[in-house]
Amino acid sequence: MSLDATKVEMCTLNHLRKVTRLVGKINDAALAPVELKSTQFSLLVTIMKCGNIPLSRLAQILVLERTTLTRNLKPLMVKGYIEAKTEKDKRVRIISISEEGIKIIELATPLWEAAQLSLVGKLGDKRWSRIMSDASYLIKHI
Amino acid sequence: MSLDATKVEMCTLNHLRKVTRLVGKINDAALAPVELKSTQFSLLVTIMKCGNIPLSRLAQILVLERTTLTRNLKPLMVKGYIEAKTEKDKRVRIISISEEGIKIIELATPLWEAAQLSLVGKLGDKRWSRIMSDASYLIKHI
DNA sequence: TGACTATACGTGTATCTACACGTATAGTCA
DNA sequence: TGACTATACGTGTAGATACACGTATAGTCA
Repeated sequence: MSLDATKVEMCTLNHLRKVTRLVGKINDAALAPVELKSTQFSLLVTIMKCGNIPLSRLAQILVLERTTLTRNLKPLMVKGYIEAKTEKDKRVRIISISEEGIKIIELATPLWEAAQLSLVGKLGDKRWSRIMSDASYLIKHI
Repeated sequence: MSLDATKVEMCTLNHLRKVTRLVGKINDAALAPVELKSTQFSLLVTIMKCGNIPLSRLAQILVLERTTLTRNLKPLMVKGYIEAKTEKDKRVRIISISEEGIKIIELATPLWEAAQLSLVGKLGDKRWSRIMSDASYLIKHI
């Protein structure tokens, strides 16, 4: 078998990683004024949207390893943006947004929105929509 | 301004991250038999393709922070899959693949290829091509 | 030649990511 | 009720990622 580097260049994951790094960097820079990483911002918004949600369920929604989520929650917990409690089932950790969390989302949203709009503008509405729907398809069907 | 969680759900980066995590997990599993992460595999292939290449130039090609690349090279260096040297300009670190590196790529390529083909199969040729070209466009034009 | 600038790197620190493994609580059934 | 199983978590370990900062080498010019 030949070592066909050209073939590997078509690696889907490679492309995805490059794009994710690039866009991640842009969004991180946009959110720097409120001292949030892009991952933290989207995590906060998801938690707000979900209300009170068990940790495992949240990980499932985020297509994220549960153990990873536990770690990602930590800096948000330290800053007081989210809260955790348990109810009847002592195994389940219920996550929710705090007052501080809502405040920081209010501050961060316009910053995120500017970055998002700029990105969509550069890509063009059509291509951007296509990327989003293809990504959604992949998440659902793989 | 209203806290529109739905709007943030359309976050490009969120979608990209989810997809990348998902595909990354699949490729990592595929490459587990040769004890390589998907990132390491693609890094090795890129280094092989590039021949002798300065670290900074390699980072540029990979759309990767130089300091990140330094760290990503470490496990490959430890396993003896790559080599580093300096020439006239003592600042520049030239990276190249080793014999062992080529061997492991030979072992890993079919594993990667199976995962890649499976992914393309599930997505369909048309959608997959679109994803790849859109990703390439984004990398070039953003 | 000596000082200033530019270039190429590595390290400290922090976060993101996942797998292997272990613990605690809940449910089930003989 | 007691043992076995299933569920929900956290931690250890390792790698991926980036920014801030510091060091060493190369180039430039008065």
